[in-house]
Amino acid sequence: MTDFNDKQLDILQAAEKLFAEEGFDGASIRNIAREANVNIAMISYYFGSKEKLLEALIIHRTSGMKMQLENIFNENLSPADKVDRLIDLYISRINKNKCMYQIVHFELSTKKRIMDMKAFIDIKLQNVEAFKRIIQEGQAQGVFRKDINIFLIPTTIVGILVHFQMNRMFMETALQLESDDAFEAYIKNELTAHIKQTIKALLLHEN
Amino acid sequence: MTDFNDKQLDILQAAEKLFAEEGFDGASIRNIAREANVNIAMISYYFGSKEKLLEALIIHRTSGMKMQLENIFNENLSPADKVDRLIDLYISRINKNKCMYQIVHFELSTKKRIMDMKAFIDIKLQNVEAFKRIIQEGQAQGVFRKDINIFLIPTTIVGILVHFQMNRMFMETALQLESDDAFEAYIKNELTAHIKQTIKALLLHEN
DNA sequence: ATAAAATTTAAACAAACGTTTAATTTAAAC
DNA sequence: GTTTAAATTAAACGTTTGTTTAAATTTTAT
Repeated sequence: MTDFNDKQLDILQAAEKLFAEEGFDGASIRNIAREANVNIAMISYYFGSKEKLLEALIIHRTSGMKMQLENIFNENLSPADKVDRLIDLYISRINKNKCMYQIVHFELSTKKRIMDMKAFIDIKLQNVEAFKRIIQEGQAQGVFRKDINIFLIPTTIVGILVHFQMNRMFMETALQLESDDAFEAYIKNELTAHIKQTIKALLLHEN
Repeated sequence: MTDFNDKQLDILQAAEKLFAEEGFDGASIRNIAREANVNIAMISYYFGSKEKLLEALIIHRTSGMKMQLENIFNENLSPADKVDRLIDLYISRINKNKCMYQIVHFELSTKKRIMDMKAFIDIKLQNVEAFKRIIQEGQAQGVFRKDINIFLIPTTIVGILVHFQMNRMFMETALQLESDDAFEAYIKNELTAHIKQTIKALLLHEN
């Protein structure tokens, strides 16, 4: 959307890193400026304030999601395959932007609503809507159960993935994942398979 | 464990509230002291530092979990019923201590490991172990599938619940839950039912 | 080449931070 | 009742915070 120059992109990248590592309050403008190799005042100059910097970061990172959702829905696939594709999209998006998701999920949880999260909430509503359409499609075809809470399906997918990433230290210890690659690989293989298996079991299971 | 006097309990309660509302960095010693109606210096006097205050809070809130897990395992129930009981225990514990969980899940996610989370990691390992024993019991009896990732079952349960609570604002909007009671009721009814249904479907589903 | 606008800088700002100090009050012990 | 220890206080400590300023530099336009 809004295009940024190189220096602005440097600032956004540094902010993403430090916000995720130390939290919004924990990260200081001075550290962000040093990480981005710019003067302290440049952040106020370009973004206005620390809060507006976070806002710009989130909008920058969430743009484009809506289009990808539309693409999946319009593909010529069975509902079950569309669900698979949707799960893959979720995981790759969240994995790609894990820093930003970490920031947002924390900021959303605090009571002092430091910013207007409308852009992010819109994305989430679109996700729910995409799932609703696909699952109802499958229900109409008789391949999906009908006694399920569709709204909670995205919550389930994102909840498992985000919780796994948020507890990285514990997971690494318990699963003996001793490198970044091993951790990434576990998400890409075992965790993704588990999520797909879980959602499929829920949608297809018959008593 | 360690017993606290009334003033210390006031401080712990105020700290829990403000840490959860504003994050560890966002909450200030001065605000905590005002909330607890004590002098600023009393916090250093009793707990030593802000970090040690958080540490004391977590140990205070997690004590007793291990015993409850043992009780469930030793009850005379079917594996499926034990899983149900375990899910109920999870949800009630996390619901009861939602502030503390919110704090911990954020602190665990930051890279600057500000404190020794050993007490909390131990609890999590015990949870995993409890599930492993119960599910393997069910597998031995032939009532549970064997091609599942047992380690990820607690992750799934806690992930769904924590993610729901962390995104309270979004959930309230999307589900039109317009009061605290309505939100609590949704967790107690719909969300709990969804989690149980999901785990059961995963454990029992046959292709 | 010159004027105007945009960028970049070091320095300063007031405010808030966690913690400590030293003095005072309260409680306990003998 | 006196002494000793614990609890409590207001004030000050030195840092760090986000933001602003005003001057210097670079870029752009004419």
